[in-house]
Amino acid sequence: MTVRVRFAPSPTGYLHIGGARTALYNYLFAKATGGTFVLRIEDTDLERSKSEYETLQIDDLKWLGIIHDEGPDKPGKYGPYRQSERQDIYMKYALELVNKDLAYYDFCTDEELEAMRENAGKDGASAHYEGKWKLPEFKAEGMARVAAGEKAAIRFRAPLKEYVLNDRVKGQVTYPKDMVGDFVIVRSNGLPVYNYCCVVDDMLMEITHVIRGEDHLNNTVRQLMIYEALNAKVPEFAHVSLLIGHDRQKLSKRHGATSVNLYRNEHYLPEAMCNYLCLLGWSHPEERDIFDKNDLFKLFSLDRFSAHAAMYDLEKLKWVNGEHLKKMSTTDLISLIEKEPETEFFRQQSAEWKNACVELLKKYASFVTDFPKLVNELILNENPEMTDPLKEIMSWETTPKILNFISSEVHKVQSDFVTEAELNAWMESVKKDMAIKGKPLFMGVRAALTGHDHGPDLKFLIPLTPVNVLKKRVQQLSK
RNA sequence: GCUCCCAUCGUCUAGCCCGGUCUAGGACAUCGCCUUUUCACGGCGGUAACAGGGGUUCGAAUCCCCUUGGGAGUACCA
Repeated sequence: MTVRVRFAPSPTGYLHIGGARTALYNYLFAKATGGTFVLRIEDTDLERSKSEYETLQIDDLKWLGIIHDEGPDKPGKYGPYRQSERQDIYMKYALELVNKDLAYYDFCTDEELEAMRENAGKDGASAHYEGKWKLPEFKAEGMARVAAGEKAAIRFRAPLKEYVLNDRVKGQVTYPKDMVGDFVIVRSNGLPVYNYCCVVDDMLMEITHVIRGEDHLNNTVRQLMIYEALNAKVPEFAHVSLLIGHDRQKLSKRHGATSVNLYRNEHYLPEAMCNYLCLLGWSHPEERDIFDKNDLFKLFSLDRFSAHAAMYDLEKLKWVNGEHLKKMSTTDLISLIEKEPETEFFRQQSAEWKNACVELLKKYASFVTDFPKLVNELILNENPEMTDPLKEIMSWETTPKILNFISSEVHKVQSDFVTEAELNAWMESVKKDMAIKGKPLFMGVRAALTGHDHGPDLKFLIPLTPVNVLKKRVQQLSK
């Protein structure tokens, strides 16, 4: 059996972190099994669905490297891939269900339904739909009224029996026999409803494994009923636990950055994003934390999901991003940095300079965007801020002497950059001529040259710093 | 309310299915130490968890039940 999986987003907003994670799991499972990954757009909610969101979501998936084999933009033999374009199909099967008396027309108004709901539970009244159209004696009337052109919803007759699901994540799930009542599968406006479309599509698209969020676990009983009524093979299900925020509530907009495009705009590495997302609720068989998709293609499986919700944690994502950054080749990293805004200076430098700079700074960077920041702060900053630790160093009696000496030396330099040898010579002079050593020596020189009390090794940092910047700094600090 | 699902360090998790090897392992964060003629970088180490209560068993993080807590669903949303 060839695996066919799908990701079925609603185009009602940007691609959400949680959606990206389920998409990723589906994609990885397809890749790991040599299967097919289908993208289906669930746009039956006409009011909320917008076609621009469809494009945006597909873009974000592409950015993450989650590539579908079939979808609205990649037609295959199972199309169309937008539910809004599958009207006729849904109606065909719905009518079949009505004809077999597995579903019936329902003419109840919203008010009537509302009244029923309010009454539910009182005096032993059922919590489920108990409208008269459920009754066999109204069947013929219903058919006739619809034939005459009247509008009606189609309601599915929920069998009164227990259903059991063997979920790949949750294990055996038992749905008691009266868990759900008759439910609408086609609205009176003619549009079919999610739980129904989903089954028709999964059946017709020959989906073998449904990997989706746990929020669908309770829905599944309805879908099981429809599979049965349609005489379709039930796929395997894997209900992945949800992502939660710091308050342990389902991850949503109020938790901050929950849309993929936000991370994309901040130039997070897509590989790192996938790595981190994969780790939330799934574990590597060798307990590794850092991996890429190629590793996953070999060993991703449905057996390593955790059953409980996972908290989305920016700290660890930051670390994962940093690790992927360090794994990249210097060349690749340089080209990414050059795409960042405010990197004119960086771009103008020699290849040797860029290499040395990236090698030095990547120890301090977690994100690509950190590089311009670090260059500005560590290399190009002409006006050191008088922080308390810096004041402290400046107050030592040795520091003004060092500053004075360094200042005059810097001003003698003719070239654009100081060499490591020149820097060493200055250090030697301070040490010998002024008899300053140890902490006062190093901190004094560091303060004089960088205006900072900490940072990368001076012998690497100073040769990367333009001499004219050095001149301005010593001038500032000498005031 | 009803129904379903879940419960290991602050966080992500391994272990659980197939009880003993678990004085519960790893990672992030945090703290400390070492190194560096300095601070960072790096290296090393520490703190920190089986929700509670009952069973079953010679033995339970692992199996069963209850309680508590959390989450989800209960629509002519998806």
